[in-house]
Amino acid sequence: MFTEERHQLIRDQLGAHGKVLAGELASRFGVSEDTVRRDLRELAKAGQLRRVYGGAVASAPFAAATLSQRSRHAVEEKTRLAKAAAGLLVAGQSLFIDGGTTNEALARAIPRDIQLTVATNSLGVASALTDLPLVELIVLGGRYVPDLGTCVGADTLAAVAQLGADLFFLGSCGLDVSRGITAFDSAEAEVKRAMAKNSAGIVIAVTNDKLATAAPYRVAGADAIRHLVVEKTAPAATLADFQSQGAQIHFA
Amino acid sequence: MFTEERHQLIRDQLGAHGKVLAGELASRFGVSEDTVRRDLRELAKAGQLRRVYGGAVASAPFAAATLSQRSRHAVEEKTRLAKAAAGLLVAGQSLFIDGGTTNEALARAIPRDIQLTVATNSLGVASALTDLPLVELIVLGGRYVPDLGTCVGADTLAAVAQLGADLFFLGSCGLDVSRGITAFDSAEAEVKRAMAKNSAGIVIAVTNDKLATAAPYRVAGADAIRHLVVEKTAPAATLADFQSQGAQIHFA
DNA sequence: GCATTTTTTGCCCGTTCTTGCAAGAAAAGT
DNA sequence: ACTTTTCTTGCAAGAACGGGCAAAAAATGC
Repeated sequence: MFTEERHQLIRDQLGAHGKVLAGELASRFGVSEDTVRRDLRELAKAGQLRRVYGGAVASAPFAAATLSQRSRHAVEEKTRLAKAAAGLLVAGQSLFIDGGTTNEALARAIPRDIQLTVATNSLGVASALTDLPLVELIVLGGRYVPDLGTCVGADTLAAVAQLGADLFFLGSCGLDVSRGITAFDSAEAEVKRAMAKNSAGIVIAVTNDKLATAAPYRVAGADAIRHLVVEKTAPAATLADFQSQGAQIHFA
Repeated sequence: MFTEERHQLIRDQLGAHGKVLAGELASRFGVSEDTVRRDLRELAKAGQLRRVYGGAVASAPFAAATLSQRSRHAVEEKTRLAKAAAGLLVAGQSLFIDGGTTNEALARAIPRDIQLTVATNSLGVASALTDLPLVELIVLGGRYVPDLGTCVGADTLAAVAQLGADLFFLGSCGLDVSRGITAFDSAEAEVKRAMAKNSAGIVIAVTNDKLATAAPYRVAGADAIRHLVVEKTAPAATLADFQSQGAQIHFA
């Protein structure tokens, strides 16, 4: 393989994914990481990418188009929450992950070197997971709801029913001690209920604005929450309530 | 063998593959590598190629077309194919769309103002379709295969079995008049067969390099093809063969 | 037909390019 | 403060390159 070929392939991936990992490129091209780093150095010198620790990202003008999946609202918070939530993962586990921007952040926060089996009905989560080489991904199909970014319906329920998971990362919901976990859509709530039923523990990561709010459709009681990941600024009284229901509190 | 003959063969391969290796050309032509290098030097001087260490690649204006088989030439050509294929759509139809870069291009080429119901097992196609407000999207879940970008397996087959479609846009396949439609993966072939069975007509859009090539796994006979969308430069003889099997030919 | 010239080709050799390895520096994580 | 990972630098082996040279082949002139 020509040096030039590698350069072209690196440019291609940069255009498609916005980032490249040195180690991954090395194994893909069948060369040493040193060679890849040399490639990256040259391309960086030519201004075609920007080097970062561990690889490279698309350079500024190009980056905006590819890397910006910014859900504009509380990006940093959700990334922090996502990293904390990812800390709960153990290699070899199987997971359900449903929709919501926090869960998409979680999918992006999963380290590349952890082996997992993940079933999700969220297209955003699924897309993010396609970058992870060690994750076995199961897509839960069904009728796609644009507003939710997830699949729901009978097909989805049937697919969930065939699976089990160690943890269920439940997203985009309201949380209230008395009303428990609530969803904004009836069909979505059904899917969440099915996932909750077939998983050993529920993990919820929420920003403060979701705490102590209730949505129309009930998913499960507050006592179903195994792990609750919250911001450091979350109101202590509310957390104490959830804790008394059996939830472990984790601060991001 | 004349010098000019070699030059032409080099140009040919450059057009087809985007690159040539000095050593390989030497053994193919039965001459020394020095002679090949001289050839390459001359062609480079004439601007017909760009020399690289170990051989040569197509020169800049042409290179975009060939070197990165997937990306650029692919994009332009496949976009043309996709637009032509999208011309076959009628409002209100229901479709199966499976994987492949051409089908992803198709998904992006679907006009925003046409109402459709689309079922796909390709995450790329699904993502592209989420932008279209009038498309009802059904995601066909299952085990995700990174190399294919699609979901396959029993779950996928079960989901397909419940649906029917007017047209099936079948992608990433080999096409050969005698061997018919062939796929590169066993599980993928199964899904394609199921989709073919449950749809009224098959549409295939292919670049020239897919024509007259066969992959290991057979999907269906050539007579199953209703519409065949090809480049203007596709070999007429091959097209005539498919036409005699009942396929309508459309030029992109 | 024969000699001469021109072109092409293969070989040799010093030079350049690429690559992987090793060792030390720098950065990130704990 | 420590460990781990990644990065840079220098170096050496191997591959590829260009120029020079001579033999072979083809074209040309006589």
